[in-house]
Amino acid sequence: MQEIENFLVQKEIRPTAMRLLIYKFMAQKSVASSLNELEQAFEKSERTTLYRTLKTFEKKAIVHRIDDGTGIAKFALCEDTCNCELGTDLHLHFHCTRCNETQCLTEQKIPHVILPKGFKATDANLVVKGICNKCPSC
Amino acid sequence: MQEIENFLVQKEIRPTAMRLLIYKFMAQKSVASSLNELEQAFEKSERTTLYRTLKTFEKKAIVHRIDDGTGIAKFALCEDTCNCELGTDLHLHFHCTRCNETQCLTEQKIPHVILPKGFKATDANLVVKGICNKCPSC
DNA sequence: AAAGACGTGCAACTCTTGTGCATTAACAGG
DNA sequence: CCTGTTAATGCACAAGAGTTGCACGTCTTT
Repeated sequence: MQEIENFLVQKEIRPTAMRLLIYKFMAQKSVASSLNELEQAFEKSERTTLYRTLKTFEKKAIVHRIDDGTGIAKFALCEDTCNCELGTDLHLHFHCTRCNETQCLTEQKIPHVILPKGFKATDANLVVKGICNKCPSC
Repeated sequence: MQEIENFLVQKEIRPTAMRLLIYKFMAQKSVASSLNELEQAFEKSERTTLYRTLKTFEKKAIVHRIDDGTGIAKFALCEDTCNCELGTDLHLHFHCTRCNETQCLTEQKIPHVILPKGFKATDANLVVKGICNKCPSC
């Protein structure tokens, strides 16, 4: 917990109780969290607080927003060295259609695609859907 | 117009006036359309009708829904031979952050990615963001 | 301790998407 | 051409996620 506090301070984020708890919660999960999940996990807190906390985390680049195609935004912690840059940091996201969880596959970077003349890429998002390694695929 | 009617009938879709117009409208556009755009283009018609028409088209596999990360669903006509299958039909979508248009790059198929053991892919979505060929990139 | 900046909780609102139901239009059979 | 069945349309309404304004509380700085 002390570590998290130090980390937040280092990132210029005030280490309030809520923020510590939210960060800890996300760090312990291996899959991305939606606003709704956090709301359930912290029933005593307000949706708005969670919402703004995530926004702050996102701005300070310690979490990234994931659009997995479900229409519900998910959030996951960034890796230490992440700058969310195309070609280096941007990894693919896997959405399991069985357990409905979304996770980062940080090892799998988004492959380089050759765009037609005149197109210039600055960002990319690759979501693969299917069955994850925790769900029986039979 | 007669061609469109034949096409719809062949796909088991009743060729009502609205459907013909909507199909024609989408065929003339090179970029994907949102529900909102269609609403503006057909002010005399109802949102619900457009919504349900798109849903019908989607079910009959003559349009596909595009999630470009803006949170607003876009729709574009499928190619004749399209089955929306991974590895053959699924192409990438390009979202221009300048003109805010989304288009299909049907030539650019989604590259094959090697997933970790235990993962099984059935679908994928790749959205590249940047500046399109119609916007000045300077 | 006071002042200012920042975080939190509450309420209300927007925008997109979706549903129920009555009405209207399209198609098939006589 | 008329009629009955089926499907499409129009209207009202609702659900859900995301967002903002405002008041209040807490923390930091001096």
